[in-house]
Amino acid sequence: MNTVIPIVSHTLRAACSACSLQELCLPAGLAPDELQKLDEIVNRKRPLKRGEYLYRAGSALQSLFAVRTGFFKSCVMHDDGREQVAGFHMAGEMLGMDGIGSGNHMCDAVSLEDSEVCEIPFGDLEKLSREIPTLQQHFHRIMSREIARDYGVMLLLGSMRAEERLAAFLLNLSQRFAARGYSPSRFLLRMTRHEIGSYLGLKLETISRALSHFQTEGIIAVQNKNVEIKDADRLRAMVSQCAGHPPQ
Amino acid sequence: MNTVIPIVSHTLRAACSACSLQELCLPAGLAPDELQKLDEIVNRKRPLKRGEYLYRAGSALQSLFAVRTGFFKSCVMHDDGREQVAGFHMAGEMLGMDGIGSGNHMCDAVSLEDSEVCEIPFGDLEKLSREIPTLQQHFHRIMSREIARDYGVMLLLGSMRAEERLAAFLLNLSQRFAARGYSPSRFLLRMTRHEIGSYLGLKLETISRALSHFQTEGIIAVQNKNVEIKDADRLRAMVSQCAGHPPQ
DNA sequence: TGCCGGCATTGATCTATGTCAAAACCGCAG
DNA sequence: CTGCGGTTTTGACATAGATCAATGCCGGCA
Repeated sequence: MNTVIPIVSHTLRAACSACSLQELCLPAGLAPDELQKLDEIVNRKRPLKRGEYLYRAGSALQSLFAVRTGFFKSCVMHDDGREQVAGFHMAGEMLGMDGIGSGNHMCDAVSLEDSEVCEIPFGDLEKLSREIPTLQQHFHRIMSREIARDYGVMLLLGSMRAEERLAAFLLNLSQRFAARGYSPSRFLLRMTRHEIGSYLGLKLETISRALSHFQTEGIIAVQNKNVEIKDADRLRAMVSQCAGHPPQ
Repeated sequence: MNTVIPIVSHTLRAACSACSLQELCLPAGLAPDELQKLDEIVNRKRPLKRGEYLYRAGSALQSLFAVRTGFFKSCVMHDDGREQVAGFHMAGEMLGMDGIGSGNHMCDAVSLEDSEVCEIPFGDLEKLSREIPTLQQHFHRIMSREIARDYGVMLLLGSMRAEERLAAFLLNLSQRFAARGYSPSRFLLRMTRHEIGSYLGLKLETISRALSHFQTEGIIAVQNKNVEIKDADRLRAMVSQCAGHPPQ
């Protein structure tokens, strides 16, 4: 109840209460005193270099993670080594929720650029969310949104053709960058064509061809990892109004 | 706090405390007194006939539902009318968790045979799970398992070929029937070939052909909706050890 | 009992996307 | 600045699965 401000390492780098991602991340909607309680359980971890694993499939789940800066992919591995990218995660998004059920992470989380994360010990989070209804509700919303996102990916993988998938993907990135205050029309693809392909259930050559095609159509401009969306409406049209283009 | 036992309709049909699905469903792990508190918030709803909607995409989420008897599909709709089956749900499984984030259901839930469900008002569930840590933990596990399942479906849709997908699907059903005390090797496909195809990202003809092929190989016997798995090991082999059969 | 409409099977053919291969490019390390 | 490995692009070709079409089956209803 008293407002001691702990002078420990994790407050040296921006605490939740000082974090610009507050509104997107777990703290959304918390009152100042609640925020402080959350701050007390969250640890800032050392930065990860590009290519480092945040966790690996099979390892015990102790904590969830929120991306503070940088970019991650999570990927599920098949027995035979085939890998499927299940998601890309940017600042303010949470990772690890797939592992709560079994107590073990079910996928690898890999940073695609130098990144920082906040670690949220899951037991503490459950305890705190019993005390703070707003936190509880928000955590439930976050998990639910992950499920909703997954349903969207199923729709994409199950019933859209290559170019529609890519259009949906670009629009999704655009929107997420916009929500973070970045340009919705110019951004960097942090992942390789291979990783995009894996996420979209396509081969890298198909991604490359589709990007080239969008470019010749004047819908986007691509150079390497740089993308500029020149005609978002046409992208949107590709995704939704595909009557006449029968799904494969 | 007092233990009034409400003599209302929902206690007339088996309460959670008397339900055979206790161990699979939300009550798993609760102490008797906790179970009773849960009972007090759960409503048994009138039975649904085959083809009835439990809820529709876009409608406000008030409650989650647990399947008591019967079988459901949930399907996401595309603007242009294409539909994608996102999951099949059998006794003891929960529906509706995709709608918590936005407050609205994001998919339709349709019964595939005459069914009964328990309704769990979501606000009450959140409140009660603040009081009963076991319930809270179990609810988190249930949501997490849904996410994990979704990742599995992505793997399936993104990197498996038609017959592998179907093999994985049959094994999954088999296992879920087994967990409910039914035969893992003989069961009824409650859904049409079209719905299986939608779930697996394939056309109904492909499902039909694959089933026929499995049959001629002696892996299964199918007659209409009746399936008998004759060689589960070969099904398993199809799913995991597919080196040499490059993914499409 | 017989009829009807949805469901399923099967065959012939088409096509989107995968596969293979070669060349160009890019950024990093020396 | 140069060389090298990994990435990307592009082309030619192959194929899994879609599409189209015809027939058969089954279960519900009169």
